[in-house]
Amino acid sequence: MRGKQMKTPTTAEGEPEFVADYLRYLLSAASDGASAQFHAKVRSQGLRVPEWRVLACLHDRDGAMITQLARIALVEQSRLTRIIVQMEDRGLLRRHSDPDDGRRVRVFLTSAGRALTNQLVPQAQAHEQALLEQLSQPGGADLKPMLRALIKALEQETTT
Amino acid sequence: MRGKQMKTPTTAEGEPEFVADYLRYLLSAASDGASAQFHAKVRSQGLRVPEWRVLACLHDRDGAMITQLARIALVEQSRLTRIIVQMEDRGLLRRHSDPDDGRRVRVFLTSAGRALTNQLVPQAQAHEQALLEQLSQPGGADLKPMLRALIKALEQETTT
DNA sequence: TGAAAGAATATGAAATTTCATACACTTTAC
DNA sequence: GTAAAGTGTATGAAATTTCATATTCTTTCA
Repeated sequence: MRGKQMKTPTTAEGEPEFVADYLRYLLSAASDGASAQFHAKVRSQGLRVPEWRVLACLHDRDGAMITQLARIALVEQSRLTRIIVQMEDRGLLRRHSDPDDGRRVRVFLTSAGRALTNQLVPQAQAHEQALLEQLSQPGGADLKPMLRALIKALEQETTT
Repeated sequence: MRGKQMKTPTTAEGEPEFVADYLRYLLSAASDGASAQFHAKVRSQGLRVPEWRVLACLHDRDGAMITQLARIALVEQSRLTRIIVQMEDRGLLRRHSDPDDGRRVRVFLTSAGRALTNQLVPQAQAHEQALLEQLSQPGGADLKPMLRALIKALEQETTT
């Protein structure tokens, strides 16, 4: 009963450790860790993280409405509204109310916004590439499909 | 040249979509999605998310110092200090300065705090179990090892 | 048609977060 | 032993975020 025993580390009180192997912790830690470097680069270009996310969303869907952007960028709506206003003031994007539905506000990149976006997206892709290469050792190639599966399962759960 | 073509969806302008398959986006979305339900439960018990994280960390390491807690709970130090003060005011934990090193502040659960923690941790574990079962279909069993590998790679990168 | 219900966005006010830096204690290196 | 450098925590002040709700349109449906 004295050999190496690397299973289920325990706390000082002898209870099993919880956090270190908890799925949500792993997800948060991986997400934060994977973002740290790139987010630093984003900030160094004068953007906050949610602003970068908005640009990335608009890269894919210029003219998206506030609510869509909030959902995709994982930002609460009223917060996003204020972020969008700030970005409009800085000349990165413009708001137009949707001619077909006056409640909706559609957001479009300006040319300055598009220029910045076109500069950042390739940086993001390069960074992603670097991350993926670090993961290529084990079965890291499956990480993305697995995350997609989790996200999908969670979406359906909500709907169901 | 007309068949189904599900590869690389493109934006209205014909550029390839970026966000939907971007690793950091998948990580954030998975993390947020996986947390939504449980975080609602946490809030319904009168705690904010970082407060729950602190309790979970203390479950594993009662007496941890502020800096350790900040790192594990993924919260910035000055913010955590204020959160800890609030939790102390609510009687969930106590601060004691470390007798061996007067700079350090060690944080301990009170019995009330421990009671709440002992109530939440099993809920978290049950929730995790439910998540993992949803994932058991594909190779979901590998998700956690893969995240651990990513986190480890990122930590070493910083050190190197 | 027109009232009620529903959606999308905006906003006030309180609370929290951030950033830089102060403060207190410890370690290092002369 | 002591000045300098380093660590760990706290805090002021500005900025941001949150929460509830107002506002403005649109859809439903009696």
